[in-house]
Amino acid sequence: MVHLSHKFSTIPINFIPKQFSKHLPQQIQSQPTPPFIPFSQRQNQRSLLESQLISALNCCTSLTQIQQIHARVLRKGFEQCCYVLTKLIRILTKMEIPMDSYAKLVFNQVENPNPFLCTALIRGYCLQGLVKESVFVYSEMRKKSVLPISFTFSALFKACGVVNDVDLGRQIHGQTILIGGFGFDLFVKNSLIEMYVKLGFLGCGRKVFDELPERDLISWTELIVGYVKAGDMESAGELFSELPKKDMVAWTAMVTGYAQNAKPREALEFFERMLNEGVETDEVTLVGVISACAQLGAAKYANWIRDIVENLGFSPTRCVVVGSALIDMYSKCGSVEDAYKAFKVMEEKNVFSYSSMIAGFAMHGYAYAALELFHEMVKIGIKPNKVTFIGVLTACSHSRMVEQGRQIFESMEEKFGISPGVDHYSCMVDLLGRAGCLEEALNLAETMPLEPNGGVWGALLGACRTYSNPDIAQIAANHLFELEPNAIGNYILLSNIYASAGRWNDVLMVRKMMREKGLRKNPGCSWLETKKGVIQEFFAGDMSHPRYGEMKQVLEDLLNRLKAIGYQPNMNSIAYDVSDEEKTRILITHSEKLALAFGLLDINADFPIRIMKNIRMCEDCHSFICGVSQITRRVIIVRDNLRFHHFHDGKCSCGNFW
DNA sequence: ATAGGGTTAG
Repeated sequence: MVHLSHKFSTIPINFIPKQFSKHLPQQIQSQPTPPFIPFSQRQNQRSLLESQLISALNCCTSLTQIQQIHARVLRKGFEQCCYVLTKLIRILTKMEIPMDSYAKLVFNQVENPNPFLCTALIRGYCLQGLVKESVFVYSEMRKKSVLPISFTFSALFKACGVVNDVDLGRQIHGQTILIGGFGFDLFVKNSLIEMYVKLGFLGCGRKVFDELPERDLISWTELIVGYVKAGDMESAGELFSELPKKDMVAWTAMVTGYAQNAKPREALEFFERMLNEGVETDEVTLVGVISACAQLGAAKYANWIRDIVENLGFSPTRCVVVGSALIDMYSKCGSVEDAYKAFKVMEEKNVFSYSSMIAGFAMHGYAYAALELFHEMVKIGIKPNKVTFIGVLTACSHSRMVEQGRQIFESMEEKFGISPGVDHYSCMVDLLGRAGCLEEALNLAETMPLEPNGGVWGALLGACRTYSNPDIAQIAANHLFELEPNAIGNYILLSNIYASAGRWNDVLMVRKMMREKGLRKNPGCSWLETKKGVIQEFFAGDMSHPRYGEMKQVLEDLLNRLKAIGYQPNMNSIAYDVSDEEKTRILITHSEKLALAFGLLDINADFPIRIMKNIRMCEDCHSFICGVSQITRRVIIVRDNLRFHHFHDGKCSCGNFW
């Protein structure tokens, strides 16, 4: 083995491969290698040292180590060596060590910086949000006549994207045209498109794209994503279909795009097309698909994606993003147990995983679990963000935990340095309102330091419905009619509040407002998945279902049995001034009751009946289903527009508070 | 070297 290393060391340094030797001047070729060349030996030593320094830098894990090596760099006379210095900057960048002054120091010592060193600095500063420094380096570089490379511009455009400075971007864009050769550099152009798209100047991005003599997949994908982010899926789809050769990233951009733009069915459709065309998928694709399934909220899709994840051999425990997406999906598909299982097995958990899980618990009414998890994440050092607090506060709000909620709200700024946003205030108004402190909730809405939005007044209006307070409702509704004049739900809520207070004239007035605006009531709709796996829809008051006769029989039967144990239809849930008899008839054809009847007929007794609903459940349906879960001993899970109700044994997981 | 990813209130 010693022999082998000996063999390597005898390869002459000045060895010139044969195919190149003919290009060399004759003299050099014919000159015999002198037995000793002090200079080249020194060179040799120097390059040895250089590579030692480089590999030492590669092994660095802390700033101290880097500083030690830097000292060595200076000691050995490498303070002008761009190669080593570039490496140093890149390591600092990679390790996210703030280089506000450190890198500048390095830069100032170098007399003849090369483009790579300058570019590494620009990029490093940019990634640390020090865009001014990036631009400074660029101007220094122009002053010293260092010619930029493509990557210089790319880094600069990225920097402009970071600080939202389109003017600067435009300026530099101009320079790419002036400074030789970059006007047509595809890499530079792609970075430019990315910048414009990121800053919302989609038209400029498009112009750059259209003027390109040739484009690559990356230019196309960037623009597609631009349209996706702008919510224009039609243009995105058009571009995508024109794309001559599509790869996984482009496909994924479309799948994710549909998911992000609330078109989950299209997302799944694209995903299936993608599979059919034999395009590879990876975890990024899956995240988009999982998110689409979450939006559909059907257990069927949760199971479907579970199989896909398993068949593709992805381990959701490994990838924190996939795991977090799964937590959200399982929660939204009604199985907080599965969500927690997914959470439990994740190897790495971050603020997303915790926030999703907390929101999942909150959604299902497990406030204590949500709070416990919150404290756990704080304890193990994961810093909550503003989304986390939304979850925690909703959890408190849905469980009447006013004091805990208040404390957490106050701790946001004090302990975690997150100043509450409008949405947090709306959680607080909700928390107070649900607990019946309407005056205090109103006061908070009126005195909060931020401009209250629809969420704030909407929460208050909702609380007024729960506690039948038409006066405060009127205040909240007036704000809402201004902020969201076309949101039908607000008019309906207000009219219901007036109705339950018997203020029928006011009801008529609200109706008139709705008519004048041309707003029509959103019909109540529920759906469930049948035994055969078909989604069946039920509309309130709809008697045209083929099995309506049987369903009606079931409901009447249930009604009688429930009345026998003390249930009374809740007439307050009907906002029409009609006879009690008529109210009872309307109540019994609410869509969730129809779905429930169908579910009892169709679904085997061992399985829960899962119903989804487009609007909030009324009081009457809630107590009716509570009763049904008791007398039939069935588990019934209803998802309304914002949360889940698990009915079991006469009780609901929301504790009659939602 | 450049393109695609998860959590949010009434």
